[in-house]
Amino acid sequence: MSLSGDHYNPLIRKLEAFSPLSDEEKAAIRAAPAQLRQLGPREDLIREDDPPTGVNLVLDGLAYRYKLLPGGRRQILSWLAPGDLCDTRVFILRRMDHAIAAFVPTRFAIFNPDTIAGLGRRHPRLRRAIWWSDLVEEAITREWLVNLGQRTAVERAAHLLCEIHYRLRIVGLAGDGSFTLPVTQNELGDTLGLSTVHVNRTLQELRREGLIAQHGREIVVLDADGLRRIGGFNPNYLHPDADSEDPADDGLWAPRPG
Amino acid sequence: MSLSGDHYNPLIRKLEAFSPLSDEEKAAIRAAPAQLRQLGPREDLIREDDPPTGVNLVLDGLAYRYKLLPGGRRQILSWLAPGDLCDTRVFILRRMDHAIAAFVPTRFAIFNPDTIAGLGRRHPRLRRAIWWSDLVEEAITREWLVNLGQRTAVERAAHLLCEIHYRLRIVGLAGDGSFTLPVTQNELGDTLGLSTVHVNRTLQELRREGLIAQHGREIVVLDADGLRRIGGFNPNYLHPDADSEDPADDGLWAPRPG
DNA sequence: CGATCGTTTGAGTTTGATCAAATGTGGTGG
DNA sequence: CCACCACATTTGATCAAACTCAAACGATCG
Repeated sequence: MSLSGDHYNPLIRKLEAFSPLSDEEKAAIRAAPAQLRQLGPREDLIREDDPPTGVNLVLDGLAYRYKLLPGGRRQILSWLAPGDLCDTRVFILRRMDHAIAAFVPTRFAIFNPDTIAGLGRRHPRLRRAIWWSDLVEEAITREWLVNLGQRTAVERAAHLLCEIHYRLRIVGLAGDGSFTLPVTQNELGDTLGLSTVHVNRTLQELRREGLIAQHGREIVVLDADGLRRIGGFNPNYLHPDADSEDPADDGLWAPRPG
Repeated sequence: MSLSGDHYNPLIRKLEAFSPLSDEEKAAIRAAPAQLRQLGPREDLIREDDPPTGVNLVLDGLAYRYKLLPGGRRQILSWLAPGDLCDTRVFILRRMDHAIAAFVPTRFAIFNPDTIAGLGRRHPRLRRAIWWSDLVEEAITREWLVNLGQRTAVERAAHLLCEIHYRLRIVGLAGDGSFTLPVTQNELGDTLGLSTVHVNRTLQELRREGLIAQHGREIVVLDADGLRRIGGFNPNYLHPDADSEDPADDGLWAPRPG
């Protein structure tokens, strides 16, 4: 398949948060051949020690990277939302050092690394946009390190909610006031480095403070500013800035005839 | 300056841990023009919100990435050892989302992004090796997330010691039995998400168990296996595997005439 | 020989983990 | 429609890891 038939393409949506794309660039993304893979809840896309396959793009649903430890411990390393393009260069490695799985039924487009390479080669602005999305993913991981290392349980939870709300809004999957959080409290715990029980009490506290409300898996943000303040959330690390450079000028890692 | 005069080049040493380099490739690295920058202890190379400058290579000493939080908290995000090439693509971003500083007097080579790009363009194997070093840095950050999220204080400390010992050995800065750890317990605490006092007691425990000894800033590894076992250290995430692919075959993101 | 910085110790507190059980919820099959 | 099951959430009680505060001790350096 290719993505050409898709009316809604979350990758385009995501990359346009960095810099606007021409019709030609968007068409190139839509025309890129990909394999579709559908995962059920809790199903693994790829496991630790497996050889990397392709470049993965989340189309819908919600996925995560994780690592298991002896003793049944698990750390969730990142959340992968629609539009997130992962592992653009990981094919270099012999095997994965972590696994990827889905929280809920999730569809992936799996590209041949050459396909992504070709996109970048032919479209400098796409290359930059893809690098930007790589860099943002790295920045998110660093921010999570801050979360786990320095923040209290309530701060951590507030920060995560702000981040995921922000990220879902970029790809049009959340409004200002609410979003769907399709994860269990156990999974939240493995994300935040907290026990399930403590996650439960932490969410209760956020509700008690009037910051959020929950209706099933729906999170209603009652006090966005308050939530940001508690979590110490500063979206700079998500690098929302529009692209500044003329891509013709960068020349970096870029092709040069001969 | 260029690095041509340097007898010891830690970048070559590091990249050769991934795949052997030809004399020509090594010569290209040595010939790459760079600006030398020397930092004193605790001096910043670059601060959060500064625009990125160049691609930084640690020549000697020891540096770290960090982020400050209101209330005087600080999380150290990574340690940068000699041979670590950082921020090969960060020039894409308007500004840094974290800072970089030195633990001890440290020398950096600062490259123009174009210089690194040129190396990669002309030498496919170098390009792969540099990507590998990027990917390893990302993997280390993920492993630190596991450390902070899941491991106890003693496990964290043991794991960090294993990792840094391993990394220093790669670039020839540690023997099997000992290495220099030029950081204060306060800095260790900000790395491990622990208070200084608790770091002190944690190190005492590692000594009491006969796993390490300390002589000033020198760490003597008395029981490497025990330390690995306690820390749950599995070096796979450092991807020590030699390169498997023929670089001529990758073609990925690679230049193509016309 | 102070002064400064880092390490170590002690005492008391707090945050979050653990264990166990009750309650809620959504889906399935009879 | 109900009974039942699996799974998730919630509550309570207890425990332990790690933090805080305060002070002493030890190096190193002008």
